[in-house]
Amino acid sequence: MTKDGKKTNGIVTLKEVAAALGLSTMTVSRALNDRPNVNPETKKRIQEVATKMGYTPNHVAKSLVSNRTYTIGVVIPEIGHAFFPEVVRGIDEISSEANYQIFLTNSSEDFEKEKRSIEALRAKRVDGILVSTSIKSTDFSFFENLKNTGIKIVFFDRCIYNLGISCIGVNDRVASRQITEHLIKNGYKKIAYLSGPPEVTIGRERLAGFREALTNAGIEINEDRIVETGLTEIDGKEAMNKLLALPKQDRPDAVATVNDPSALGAIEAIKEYGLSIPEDIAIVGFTNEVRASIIDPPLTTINQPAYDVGKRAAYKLLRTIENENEPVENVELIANLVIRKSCGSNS
Amino acid sequence: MTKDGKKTNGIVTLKEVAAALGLSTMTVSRALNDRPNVNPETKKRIQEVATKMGYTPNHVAKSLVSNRTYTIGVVIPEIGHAFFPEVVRGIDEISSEANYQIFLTNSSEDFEKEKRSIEALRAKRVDGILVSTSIKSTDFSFFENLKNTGIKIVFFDRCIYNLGISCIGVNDRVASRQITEHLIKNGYKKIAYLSGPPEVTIGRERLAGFREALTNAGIEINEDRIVETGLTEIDGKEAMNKLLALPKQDRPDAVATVNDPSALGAIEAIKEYGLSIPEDIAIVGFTNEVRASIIDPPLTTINQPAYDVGKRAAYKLLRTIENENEPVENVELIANLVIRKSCGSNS
DNA sequence: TTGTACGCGTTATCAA
DNA sequence: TTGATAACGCGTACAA
Repeated sequence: MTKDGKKTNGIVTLKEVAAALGLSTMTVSRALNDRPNVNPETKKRIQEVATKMGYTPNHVAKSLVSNRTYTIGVVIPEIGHAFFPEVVRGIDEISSEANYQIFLTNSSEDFEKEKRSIEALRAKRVDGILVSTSIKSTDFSFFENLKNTGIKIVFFDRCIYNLGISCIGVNDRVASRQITEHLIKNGYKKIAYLSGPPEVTIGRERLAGFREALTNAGIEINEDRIVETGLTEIDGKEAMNKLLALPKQDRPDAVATVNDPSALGAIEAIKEYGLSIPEDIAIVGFTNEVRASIIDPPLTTINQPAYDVGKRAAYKLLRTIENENEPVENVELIANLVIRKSCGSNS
Repeated sequence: MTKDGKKTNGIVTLKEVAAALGLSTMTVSRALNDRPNVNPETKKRIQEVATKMGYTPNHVAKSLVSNRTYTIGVVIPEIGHAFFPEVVRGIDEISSEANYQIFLTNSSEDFEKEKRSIEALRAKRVDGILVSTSIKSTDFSFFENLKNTGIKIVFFDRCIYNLGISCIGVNDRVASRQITEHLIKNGYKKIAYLSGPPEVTIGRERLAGFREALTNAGIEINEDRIVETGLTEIDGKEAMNKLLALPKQDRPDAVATVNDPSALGAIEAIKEYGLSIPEDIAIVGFTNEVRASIIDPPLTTINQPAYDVGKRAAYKLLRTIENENEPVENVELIANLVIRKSCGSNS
C-alpha cells in the first residue's frame, strides 16, 4: 500500500471494481459469475467495467472459501523415460478440458523426493494426486497414511495394491507371457530374462508372465538366465553383459526384457560383443517407445498405450474427486504385441 | 460442518491444534514456523501434538496473505517432442530445490489453448510463467499485455523478442551455420533446407544460419531447394518427397533440416525412394534427440542442451520473481555439432 | 512469552 | 434486486 491506501500491486480486486461502480462486492461477484438475481443492465455495466479494469478472479481466495483448488498433482518417477511424457500428454488432455491444472513433479526414482513432493502438493491443497511410484517406494504405510488424510489418489502404471486405491495400468502379466510365448513359438529354448526391480509392480508382474509362458510350454526355468536389473539402458547393458559372460553352452538364444530401454541397452551389449540379432540372440522389449521401431534391427515389443493410460488415470481421478461414492477400480488396458525383426519373426 | 460445529472435512487447521492444546493460534503458528519468542517446552509440545494430529500448513491461506504462491507455470508447445521433457526435467530440478511447484500445460501448438492456459495460470496467481511459444503464437500483443499485468515471464527455446522479456535459448543461427558449413566442407554443393515455420524464432534463426553458410562459401542459394515445413516427422517426410520429385539434375546432394524429427521423416522418405544415405543424399538434423544416435545411419546433428535450457530458464525466472531489479537478458547456450555418419563424415 | 485484532479476496447467508 | 456480515486459514502488528 501507498500512504493514501491505494494498492501498488497492479492486480485488480472485486472490491476495486465494486468501488468504481458504486456497488457492493456481492453484486459484482454475482454478475461476474453469472448468478441469478442481478439486474440485467447492472450486470452488463459490471462486466464492461470489470473487463476494462482488467479484473481476473483470484482463485487463491476462491479456493480458500470453497476448499477446492481445481488442481491435481502428478507424481512421476522419471520424465526422461519416453513412456511418461506420453502419459502426461493424456493427463493434460483430460484435465485441461475439465479446467483443472496439473502440478508436475519428477521424483527421479527417489522415494524421499517423492515424499517431499507429495507433502508439498498436500500443502498446496490439490484436489487429488496421480502417482506412479518410484522404484524405491516400498514404504506402503506412507501411501496408506496419505490416503487416510482424505486426499484422493489414483495410481497409474506402477501401483501399490490392497490399499483401496484405484490403479490404471496395462495387462503386464498377460502381455509379458504373450511376448515370451512368441519367442517360444519361434523355436527359442534358452530364453533369458532381464527382470526389473521387484519393488515395482511392473517388475513383478512382467517376470511372472515370463515364468508362466515357460512353465506352460514345459520349459524348465534356468534361474541363472534371470538377471535382475534396473529400468535404464545402462542397466540393461550391464545385465546383458553378465549373460554374455556365461559359459557358451549356457548362453541364451533369446532375451526378453522388462522394458524397451533395457532392451536397447542389451542390444548395444550384444552388438559390441560381436553377435548378431536375431541370428545369434533374439531380443524383445516392452513399452514400444519411440526408438523401438527405428533401432537396428527393429524391436519386437509390447505396445503400452501410454496416452490412454494418462487419459484414463486422469478421468478416474476427476471422477473420484467429484463423486463421493466412486468405486475403487483396477483397470488393465490392453497392451498388445508388436512384431518386428529382433525376435526372428518375419510375420 | 455438522450441527455441533465440528468439521467433517478431515483437514486439521492451526485453530484446531491450538484448541487441542489450550493455546492461541499465534503461539502455535510461531512454534511451527520456528519463530523466536516461544517457550522451548511449549514449542516441543506443540510440535508433537501438531504431528500427531496430522497438521499440514495450508498454503492456500498463506498465499492469500502473502501474495506469493511459490508456484510457476510452464507452457510448452508439445510434450511429445523429445526435446521438451528434458527441458521440463531441468525446470523441475531447479524449482523443486527452491520449493516451487510447477504447473505444466501443453498447448499442442495451439495458440488458443496456450492463451487459455495462461489465463488459468494467472487466475491461480502463479508467481511467474515460463513460455515456449506455440507455432501460431503470432499475436505479440497478447504477451505484451500479459507482461503489463505485472506477471513475471521468461521465454525459452521459442522466444519473442523486443518485448522486454528474457529469453533462454541456444545459438541457433551460429549452430545452423556451422552444421551447414560442415556439409560444405564435406564437398556437398546442392544443399537443400527443410525450413521450420517462420512464425517461431527457431524457424527464422536456423534458416538464417543456413543462408549465411552458403553465402559465405560463395554458393548460390537455390530457393527451390528451401522447403518450408512443420516440425514433425510427417512434415519432414512430406517436404523431402517434394525435393525428391525435383528433376534429377536439381535434386540436392545434401539436406539440412530445422530439427531432428523432420530429419527422421526425411530419412524415411529417402529410404523409401530407394536412395542411400549419405552416398546419394547426406542429411543433418538439429536437436540431438534420443533417436539421433540410433537411427541408421546415425544422424549428424546439433546437440541442444535441453536440460540446461530448462535449468537456466527456471533459474532466471526465480531470480526475476525474487529480485525487483533483475535485468532482462537474452541467453544463448552453446549448441555444438555432433558428427555421425549421415553427413558423409567419418571424423 | 503469549494473546487479540485485523486483513488477504472471495462467497454463503441472511437482511433490506 | 441489492447489500452487510461473517467465514475460509493464516500471519502481521500490536497489546498484555
